Amino acid sequence: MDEHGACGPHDHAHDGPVAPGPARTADLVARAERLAQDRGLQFTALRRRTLEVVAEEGRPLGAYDIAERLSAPGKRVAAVSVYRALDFLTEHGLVHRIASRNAFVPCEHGHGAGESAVFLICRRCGSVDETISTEIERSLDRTLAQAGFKPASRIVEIEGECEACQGRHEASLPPD
Amino acid sequence: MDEHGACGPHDHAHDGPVAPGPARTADLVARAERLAQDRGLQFTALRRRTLEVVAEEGRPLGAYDIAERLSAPGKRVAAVSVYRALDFLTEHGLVHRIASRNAFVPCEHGHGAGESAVFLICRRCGSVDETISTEIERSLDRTLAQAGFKPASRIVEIEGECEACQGRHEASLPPD
DNA sequence: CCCTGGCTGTTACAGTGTAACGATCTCTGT
DNA sequence: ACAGAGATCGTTACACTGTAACAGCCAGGG
Repeated sequence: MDEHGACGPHDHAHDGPVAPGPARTADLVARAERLAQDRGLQFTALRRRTLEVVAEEGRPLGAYDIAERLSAPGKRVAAVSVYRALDFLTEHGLVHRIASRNAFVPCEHGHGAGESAVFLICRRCGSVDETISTEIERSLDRTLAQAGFKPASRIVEIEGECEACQGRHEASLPPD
Repeated sequence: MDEHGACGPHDHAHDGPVAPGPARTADLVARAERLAQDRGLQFTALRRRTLEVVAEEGRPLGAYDIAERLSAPGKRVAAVSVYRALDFLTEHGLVHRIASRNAFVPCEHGHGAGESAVFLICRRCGSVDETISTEIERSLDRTLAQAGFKPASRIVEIEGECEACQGRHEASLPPD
């Protein structure tokens, strides 16, 4: 593996449920271009456009949704092409796959694909917040070591209600 | 399937990568019957047979695989029926769904459906080990509380190599 | 007896993902 | 510039996953 020096000074914190969108998009694309440069990869137009679509959305997008957004009248993009682009992007830590939703979100942090992220998925508004917790990582590592299990990839997805939706919820409904 | 004799006594809470099979099956069915008695639920023949098939396998099974195993020449069981049975079984904590595989495994512990389990999925042999770690749960809870996120269900799935397969592997390949 | 509610069977369909093949493009070495 | 190797992309076809809708069946209660 190689360097991911681009990662900001996060400790485990997070900047909010979902990033601003357009700003984050440019950021991600820039990261992708640097990464392609460094590793001699091809950051093609399709891959860039796929990344842009995912980054703009701020909500998990299915491969077919992405294909639809990439298609124009007369220029159809097939889902299979999107899958290949997504394979590339996930492999290099630019997007994440949300297994419980069969959908994809932009990577909010600079960590690599093998790193452990925690996804908080809101049932109400559908937003996904990606956080990193060294504490969780360490307890996970400890459990894995105890079981003699050698991890390759980790999936931690929590479904529930985000903070904002709880507020909206309480105002209009009686407490449980 | 063969026995995992290589898996000696562990100090933490799991009995081995996968349970013996037939023994665990009877155990699970008994638990289901007690549970149905207590809560006034119908543990029907289809549900019982579905649970048995999943429990026997010791490996995650897709809904269509289960349907195939339940079918006999002249008596086909449709996948949709299996899905309904699986809904019942997961809802009452008798089986778990492995999101990253779209497949189902028997619940190895007596915990409820809302509890947090960690699944160790071996890429090589396909076995799934279910473990519980209060340490992981607590660090997860802490992170969730910090984010103001109210969890409803948790998915923790680690893909990699189980202990037994690492042993088999090292013998034939050079170390990293 | 009828009615209600839950379970199952059946069909149909929407959504997710991959295999295979050929065309196109890029990057090399000559 | 040219040819060859390898990656990318378009296209078709197909397998797998999951749900909606409706009809038949079976048990329990008025």
